[in-house]
Amino acid sequence: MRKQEEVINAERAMVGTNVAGRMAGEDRRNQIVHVAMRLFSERGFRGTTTKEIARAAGVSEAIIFRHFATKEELYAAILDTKSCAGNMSQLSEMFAEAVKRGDDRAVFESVALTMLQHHEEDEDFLRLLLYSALEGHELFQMFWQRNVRELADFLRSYVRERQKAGALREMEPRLVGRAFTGMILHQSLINNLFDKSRTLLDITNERAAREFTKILLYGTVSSSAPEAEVKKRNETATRKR
Amino acid sequence: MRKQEEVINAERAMVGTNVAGRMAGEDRRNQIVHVAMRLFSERGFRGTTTKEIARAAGVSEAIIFRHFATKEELYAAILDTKSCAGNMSQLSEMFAEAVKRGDDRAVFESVALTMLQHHEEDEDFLRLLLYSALEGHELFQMFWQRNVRELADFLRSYVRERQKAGALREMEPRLVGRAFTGMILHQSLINNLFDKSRTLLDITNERAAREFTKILLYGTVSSSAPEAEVKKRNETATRKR
DNA sequence: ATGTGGTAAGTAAGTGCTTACTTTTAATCA
DNA sequence: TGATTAAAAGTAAGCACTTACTTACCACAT
Repeated sequence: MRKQEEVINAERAMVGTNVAGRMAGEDRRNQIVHVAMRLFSERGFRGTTTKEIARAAGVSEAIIFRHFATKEELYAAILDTKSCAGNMSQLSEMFAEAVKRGDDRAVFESVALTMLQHHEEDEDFLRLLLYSALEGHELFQMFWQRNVRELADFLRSYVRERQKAGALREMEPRLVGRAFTGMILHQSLINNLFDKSRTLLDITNERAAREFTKILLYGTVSSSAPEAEVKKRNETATRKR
Repeated sequence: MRKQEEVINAERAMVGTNVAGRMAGEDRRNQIVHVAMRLFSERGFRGTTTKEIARAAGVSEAIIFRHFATKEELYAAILDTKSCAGNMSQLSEMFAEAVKRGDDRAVFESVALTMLQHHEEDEDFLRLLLYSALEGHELFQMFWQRNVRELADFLRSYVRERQKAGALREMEPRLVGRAFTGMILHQSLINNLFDKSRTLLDITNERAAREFTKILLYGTVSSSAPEAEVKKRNETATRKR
């Protein structure tokens, strides 16, 4: 009975998004949130009208206010949808093996690639983040917390751990993480916002991840650590003398 | 006559911003642009109303439309004011000595510090840049061109030059510059936008510039180059063996 | 008296949000 | 099974207010 209902609703939802028939409440609600997400990311909160959202969702404006008391509430509802998909809390699990091995290159490269791909696949994400920051929405705090802060914390603790093990140079771990995040974010901004048209002519995510990791690792690997990269470098240097 | 006029106008401008007396046309125009710049940076183009600008400038809304045909035109007028102050075209001159010496550390550190300070002093700059990018204003193209692209070009050509001299590792110069710009931009974004409240508890611009430069240089210095840092690193490594 | 800097009071076209009303759906019960 | 019914999904039209932009008129220094 319960299951039947859900199946029917799901079917209706699939039809509804195209044909704009009548939908079960929750499906319609979901659809509205998704439409709103797209529009808010394109034009910001202030720049998007409830009328536009309604038209894009294929319903009258009034039903938006049946599902959400205010425009703000609709905006806030985005977070529940978005934070699940974009959540980085599984980070430490995703890269657990690399972390365990202490394979710095693999760790940083995976992190970079994951972020770059995430920013590329979810076109709305960066725009929503920036708009909410600029418009001073409380939403931003949670966006930042759940998607950036966690990454920063992960990187910081990882760097600190590896420093203790003598593998990384003694530098402020926060700044190391911030530098790396900065490289990645900047690359994403250029590809997905600032210079969108020439994305394909540019550097692939894989290459960017590799090169950024190289810069960071060359820049932070402890000279006393038995890392392959350091060994190689030292050998070269010694030979040159 | 010409000079007298300008002095009088300047006086009027200073009074006018406070007392809202009658101003010479050009002064009023300037004042409006400055007020608009602040408001546009705070709330974006769409989020700022001409009424607000008028009230903040201490005049009626109509006189804004006497000076500027449309709101867009007022927005565009910001560029003339802004691009002069924020222009980075003098970059190569500013750091000419360091460039000539081939003092990579000094070059990158100066660039970083200059950018960080610029972003801190000119609070409107980053916000205007991001808003114009998100809102898809043509303005953004010029903003980007004059303030970021030039820096990127400078860094790229500098890196390429130094690579030819054998001082820097063989890496895509574009990516090296992008990585560095990314670190700096990210730091500025955190300090001036994302986490504004705790700016003072954070890292100073000087320190950030130093550390970022360290990461980049360690990460890009050619192992065959007779750089002080490399020497030091190699000595340490050799000793450890 | 004339051009310039200025205003008060508009305009039509939105803005978020509400009201008063109609249709569809799904459970209930004769 | 099929009619009944209450809730939920939907709409058209309009609310008070705001938007960018205009018009018609004024004060005053030269």
